Parts: sequence; structure tokens; C-alpha cells
Amino acid sequence: MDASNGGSNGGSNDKAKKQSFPVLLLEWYAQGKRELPWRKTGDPYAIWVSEVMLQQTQVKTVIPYYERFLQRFPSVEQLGKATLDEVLTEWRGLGYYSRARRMWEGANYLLDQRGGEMPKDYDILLQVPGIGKYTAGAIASIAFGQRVPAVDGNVLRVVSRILAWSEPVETVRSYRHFSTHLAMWQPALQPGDFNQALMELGAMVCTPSKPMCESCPLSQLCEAYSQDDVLFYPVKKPKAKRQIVTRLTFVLRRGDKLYLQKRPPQGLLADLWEFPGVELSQDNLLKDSLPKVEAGELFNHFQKAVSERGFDGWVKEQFEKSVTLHGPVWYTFSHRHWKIIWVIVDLLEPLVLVEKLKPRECLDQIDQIGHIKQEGLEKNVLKEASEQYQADSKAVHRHEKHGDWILLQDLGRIALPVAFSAIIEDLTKI
DNA sequence: AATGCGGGGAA
DNA sequence: TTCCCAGCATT
Repeated sequence: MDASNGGSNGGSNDKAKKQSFPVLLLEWYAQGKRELPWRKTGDPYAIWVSEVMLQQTQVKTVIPYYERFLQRFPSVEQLGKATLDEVLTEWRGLGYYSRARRMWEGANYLLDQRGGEMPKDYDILLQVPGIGKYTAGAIASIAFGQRVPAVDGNVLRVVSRILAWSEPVETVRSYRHFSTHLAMWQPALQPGDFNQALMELGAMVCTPSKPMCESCPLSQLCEAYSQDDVLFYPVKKPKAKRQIVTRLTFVLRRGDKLYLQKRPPQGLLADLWEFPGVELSQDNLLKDSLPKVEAGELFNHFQKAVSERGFDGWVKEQFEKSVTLHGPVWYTFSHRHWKIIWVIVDLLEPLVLVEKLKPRECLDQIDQIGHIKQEGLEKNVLKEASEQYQADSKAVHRHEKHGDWILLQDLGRIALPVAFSAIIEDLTKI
């Protein structure tokens, strides 16, 4: 680091900063802060909700979710007693769904271990699922007036500029360096306001691009500003490139219902609903778009998806030789690109019988519909059909925990990630 | 220390 | 396109 602080303004040495930094910052905050929903409350639970939602997410996006969520789950108890599915549905579209799951786990942790009370100490807050250093600091300082830091992306940017810190900000070393300075600057009187003011400054003035240094209350203390090099900071480590994954998606349709299933409890979009599908790391078979794929690798995937779920024999004949491919549409996550293509598979109504009826009845029904001719119905045929029913039935049973038939217009009531919006959009047009 | 985990807005 | 945003948990 530099030792001189530039010398152009003698007031910027550490001691002077300690004196003037919090005063200047808090004066600015007092007159310029935004009226945000979570700034009207002292309820630690509500502040918890806001802090979790605000992780990696902008204020404007969060506001409507925050209002709805608190209305639906007004307290730790209400949140903990809800099902995970209900919580995820409320979270739908907000992203980073593990936040919702952990907050739900956290609520249950508090109910089980701590009488449903929000802890007020930083160290205890850290024990709660989903609460890390930042959130613990934010809750402890904002809701309980404790003098602890809350270092988020905004704070990293602001402080890295004030100190003209030329190392990557993500390191432990940088975190310690910033914490030391913040501990020095943070006043005992309004520690929560100090933290919020720092973040507010980062959001409104000390922005990533086009920072408004002319109207910044701290510009006279800012080392980067005095060096006229504000945009150089914060220094960040390069990020990994996103991989492209092709996702072949199966829209299984039965009348006006669609087959949706639960995703596994870990990994991407955990516990959310989805159309069945497979990921292809490489897709030789698809140029960039378009229909009518003949029997081949793609078709095999499609066949497998149908039979895995016990839907063999219920597929309309038109799909037995070729399928129409829809898409692609692109969807981008933080760490991967999905190239989504999909096929729409219509299943015959008799499937209902496989699920609901006994083999004998099933066959009767099938017979009536005319798929098995009366004269050909000999004993071995009956046996074969019965076995097929058993197999299908097992497969259906295996999947019914994870899958469900849902009306198109009811998709809004389940936690279906935004990634599938384009498919829904397409289905409503057809 | 690196990686996985969403989604929307802005440049 | 890329980057950014009131991060956390796992490895």
C-alpha cells in the first residue's frame, strides 16, 4: 500500500478519517436515504427476510417479494410451520432458491432450538442456517444495534476505493484489511445506520460505473478519488467461463394437463418443479434449430423418458417414427448456459386407467376403446397385458411422488423456475 | 481458495 | 455480451 496518502490533503490520514468518516457518512444518509419497506420496521424477522432476499439481488426486484412474503409468512413460526413447497412457491422467480430453503430451515432451527426467538448476537446468528457473516452482521447491527460490520458487495466497492486497495477484494486478506478499518470507523451510537449508509452510498453514489464522486460525502477522504482512478477499483479476480449445456425437455401432455416433476433436493434449482428432461453435454444432432428429427439418439432419449414413467404404449402413433423439435431458447444461470430444446408428447387418455383401475377393469376399458380386439383377447394376451399393467403401475408409482399432472393455467401455483417460461409461452400459443 | 447456485437490469 | 447486485455452504 501507499504510505503517504498522496499528501495532497493532509486531512486524509487515518486518524482524521476516523473522526470525520462516520459523521460525514451519517449526515449524508440521514438526509438522502431511500424509504424502503424494511427501513420502516424494527422486527428482526422482517429484517432477516429482507437481508436474505437482498443477497445478490437488487432492491427494486426485492420489494414486491418482500411485501408478499411477509404477508404470507408474518413470523418465524408461520414460516417454519409452512411446507418447503409453499415457501419455494412464494420465492418463485427470485432466484438462488437455496436461500429460501435455508431460511425455512433456519426458522425451524429457531423454533426447535431457541423458542422461535431471533438471536441478537452476531455469533449466535451465525449458527442459523442461511445466515453468514454478512447477514449476521446486518441483523445484529440493524435490528439490535450491535457494533459489528456488514460487508457486502457495496461495502467492498466503497472501501476499496476509499483506501485505493489494489488487491482482489475477495481474499481473506482483503476482508481482514477492510474489517480493521470499518471497526475503526463504525460509531458505537448508530452502528446499524453506519452499515446501511455505507451500502446505500455504494448503491446510489459509489456505483460500479459512473460513480457520482462530485456529490459524494466522502470524496475528500477517498484515496481513489484523489488519484483520479476511481473506476480502477474494486479489483476482482477473473471469473470462470460459463459452460453451455443442451437440455432436451419433454413436455408430456395428457388432454389439457402437463406432467411436471420435482427436481432433486440438491444442486441446480433444487426442490423446484420442472418438465422432465436430460442434459446433453454435446449435441451433435442439432444444428441450431428446427423440426422433424428422425429416429436417432434424440428419439431414444424421448422413448426412455416415456417408458421410465410407465407411459409405454400410450404414445400416439405419430411419435413412433419422428418427433417435432421446438426451440432452442437460451437460458443463462450464473455459472452455465442452458440451450433448451423440447418435444411435445401427447399421451392417450387410457393412461388414466393404468393409474386408477385394476387390471381386469383396465382391460375392459381398453377393449371398449378398441385398442385390443375382442377376438384376439386370449389368455396369454390377458396375462401379458396384466404384466404390462403391473410394470407400468410400478413405474407410475415410483414417479408419482415426484411427478404430477397439472393444468397449464395452474402452473402459476407451483414453484416452477423462470427457465421454463419460454416453453410455457410457446404452449399457450399452440 | 474455488465452486455451485438465479434472475434481472444496465452498459 | 458481460458485468453487477445488501452472499452462503460445500469442497
